[in-house]
Amino acid sequence: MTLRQLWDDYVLDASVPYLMNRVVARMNRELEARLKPLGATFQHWRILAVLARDDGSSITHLARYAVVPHSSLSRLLSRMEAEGLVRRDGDEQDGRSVTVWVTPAGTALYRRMLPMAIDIRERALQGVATDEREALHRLLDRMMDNLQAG
Amino acid sequence: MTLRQLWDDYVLDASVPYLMNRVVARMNRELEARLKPLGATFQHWRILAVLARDDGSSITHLARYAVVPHSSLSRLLSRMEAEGLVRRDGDEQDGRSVTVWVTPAGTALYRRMLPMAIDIRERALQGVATDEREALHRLLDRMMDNLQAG
DNA sequence: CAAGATTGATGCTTCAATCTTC
DNA sequence: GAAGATTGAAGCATCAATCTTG
Repeated sequence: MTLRQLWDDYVLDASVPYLMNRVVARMNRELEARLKPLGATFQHWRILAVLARDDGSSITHLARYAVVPHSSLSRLLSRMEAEGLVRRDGDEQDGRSVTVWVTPAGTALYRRMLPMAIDIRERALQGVATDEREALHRLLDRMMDNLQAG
Repeated sequence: MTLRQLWDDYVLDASVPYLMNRVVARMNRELEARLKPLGATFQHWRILAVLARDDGSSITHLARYAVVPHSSLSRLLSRMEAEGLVRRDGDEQDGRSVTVWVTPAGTALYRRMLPMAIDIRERALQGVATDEREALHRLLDRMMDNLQAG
């Protein structure tokens, strides 16, 4: 494929990564705005959402599933710990590992965030039928697999 | 819908926004890594990709389509201008507006970035048929419309 | 006064280096 | 020496305030 063909091939508006970036940025920005009155940020949401499922995660696990760079997590968790939302603890099996636990205040905050996140998701997917949503899930899973395989 | 039902409804792994965040973060991170040897960042890519289509954009236009917050743009463009990649100019019609133009060096850099971006897209969409890709385009467009309607 | 863009202060993120435990 | 996590220094982003033009 020549450069000229590459150029023609990459029509910005028709590029999946570009469109996904815009959709994601928009959803995140809206959620961020709604979280602000709660004194929370989008990062708080991501951490608490993962802990809601995997309480007692290690930092490495959190970094992976909360989509936060490993090296950003320490200070983010320090802030959240100071706010009383999470608690850090040493792992008894592995002294290198640190486990993160959600506090009652963290759970309470998560309960207030959850409807906001669902609302934005539903607004984005308005008019999209169940089978289309499922197809989208599967496609996104496939993309994730493809990327991780590389 | 009760809170308990909301809770059950929001299965993290099955949430479109969550999956899209992970896929997008992964693609962006990989592109960022490949751009680094060129001395460029993901932000450079976004700006140059929009200018490749809309040379002479205003700052407002760029902020919107390059998915960069308006207030971040001034200093980002100052850096890119210092690097000789873009050039800013006052709009003759509207004295408030500033137009941004890509330089030959900027275009040259874009030509080197483009195959990298396409490569990552193709890797993510490996094994995804043309009609599925088109369905995905349409769905993402719909989501964008839904979000903008709110 | 509204729209477009920039700037000052602050806070967060990031890279690389470091520390600890395995 | 490798894996898990933290920290110091530097760069970047963000909010609010500001400047300029319409």
